[in-house]
Amino acid sequence: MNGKNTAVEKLNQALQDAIRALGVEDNETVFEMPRREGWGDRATTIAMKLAKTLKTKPIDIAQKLAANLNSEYIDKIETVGSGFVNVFLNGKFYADVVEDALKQGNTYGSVNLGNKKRVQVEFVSANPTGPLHIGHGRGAALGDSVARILEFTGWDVQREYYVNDSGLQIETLGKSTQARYLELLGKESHFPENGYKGEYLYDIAREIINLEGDKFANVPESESLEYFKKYAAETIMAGIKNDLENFRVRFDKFFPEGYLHKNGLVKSAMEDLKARGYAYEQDGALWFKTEDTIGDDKDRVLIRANGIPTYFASDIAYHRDKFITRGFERVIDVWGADHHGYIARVKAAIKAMGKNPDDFDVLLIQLVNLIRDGTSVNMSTRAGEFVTLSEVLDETGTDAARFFLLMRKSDSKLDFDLDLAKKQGNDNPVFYVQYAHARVCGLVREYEKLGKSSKTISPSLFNDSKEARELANYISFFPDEIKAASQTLAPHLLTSYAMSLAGAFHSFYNSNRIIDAEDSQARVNLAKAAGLVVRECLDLIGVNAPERM
RNA sequence: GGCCCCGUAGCUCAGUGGAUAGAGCGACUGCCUCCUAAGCAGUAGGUCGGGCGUUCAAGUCGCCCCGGGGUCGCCA
Repeated sequence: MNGKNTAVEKLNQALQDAIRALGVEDNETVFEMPRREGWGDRATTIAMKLAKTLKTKPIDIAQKLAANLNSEYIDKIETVGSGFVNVFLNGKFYADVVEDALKQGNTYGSVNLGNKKRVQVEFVSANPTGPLHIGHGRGAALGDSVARILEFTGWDVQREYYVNDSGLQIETLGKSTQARYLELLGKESHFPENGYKGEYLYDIAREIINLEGDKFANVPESESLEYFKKYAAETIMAGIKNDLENFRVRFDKFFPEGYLHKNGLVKSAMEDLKARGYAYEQDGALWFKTEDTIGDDKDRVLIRANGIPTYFASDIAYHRDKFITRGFERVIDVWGADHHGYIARVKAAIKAMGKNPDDFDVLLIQLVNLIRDGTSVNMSTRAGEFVTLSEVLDETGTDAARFFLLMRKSDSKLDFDLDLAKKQGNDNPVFYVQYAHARVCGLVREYEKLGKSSKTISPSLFNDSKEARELANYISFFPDEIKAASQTLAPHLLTSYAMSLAGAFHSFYNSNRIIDAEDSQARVNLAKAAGLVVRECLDLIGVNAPERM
């Protein structure tokens, strides 16, 4: 996408050339960031990794590698320990890094990994039986951010929400709403055993009374049930869409489960499985045959004895539609971790339909534990007691909520400290990062008032200021961070990187004069590049980068 | 019982086989005559749950054990 001509790319190229000179094929290895001061600006452990294949002592390989490594950017190379190669770079490298970043602007860091291949990310997909809670928010933040990262790294991304608009739960929703309606009118009501107890159904029932009066109180319940189902589901879905918009999460498509049934897609998916020998009838039901596929340990029912398809059957039809009808080359689903046992089943089904299960990724999200005043807020969806996403957004704002929900890897539990998220101080990581951006904008505003605009970046800055060098080094590793985040589908790498980068900027800011320094051009340009990368990083996790705070 | 996740500083967690294990919060000490102190600098705090193994190298990989959570439906 960007060609091989940035300073970082040239340096990595020099490393790969040096490795090839040892007689080893390599187009992958790149330099790493050393963990400690004194170990240089870049390091590689490749000598130790090659020891076995080359049948040579690591330190000898390291020395040969060092001798082969040629670049205008290298000041000095040290081979230490059992075979580490530490590279010390000159100021020109960092001057070029800053120049590259400024030149590339908001495409800096966008490596092409996807080759415009079509990938679908399906996320949230909450049933329209109640408002989104904070757990859905985590799925929304994750799916949206993964989609943004994939787009940034060259994939053609489609974002989809699967709407479970048919089946038992909508039946229960309709009955629950109907019961609340009758209850509010003082009539006899039958609240279903596993009904939805949330307060929101009273609100919806009240709306229905305002719109339709008591006209459903005098007809048989079975006759009006359809209306309650439809009204409640549509109202709740509208609320969900509204929440998602406030959360800055966009979907390309809302895919209704009902579409699969209406168009006979479940039926044809079942026929296809039968034809391929992956489905059989027994005890009056249709079963999925798991043997010969992967992962799952037993056969599963597709069509119940009563003729109603299971959720699994719909899901097979749905994923068949994704992979075959719509032709996505890769599909990523975001699920709650409680569905983990379901992965093997769906993978098996994907294999059974003739597609490669490796093209299907599931990102599991663990629970969110809301913390207030140092203790966790109890939630129970069944009892209808949960903290909704919109309540959290009202309290913390979208930026803080998104940032907090992406601070941990999705597969582990997350403590969300509401008090911390609301704080406007350096202890709140969101503000810390955003403030770095606002500071850069402030500097640039001041600098432009002085009417200076030279693009010169003097390399000596990076020798004179340790903080400038460190900040530029973080900037230089941004493309690697992006690559890692894209390959592992892990936005939390970017929240963590953003905090480090912001930290490096604040240190630089506090220990260096910038706009009134002698080499102010170089300093302002470095600050600009840092601000640019902060903004890109925040954008990829869906958080705003304010120009003033 | 099978499968999955987790166990790292007082708390919450980073750490895709590499060097002397890091960050944030909390605690303590300094820093605004100066581009935004919503900031910076520093101090203290660790048998990486335990054991055995693989490896030149293990917080990271394998096996066993301990502790916490999840999941094992003709529910979704």
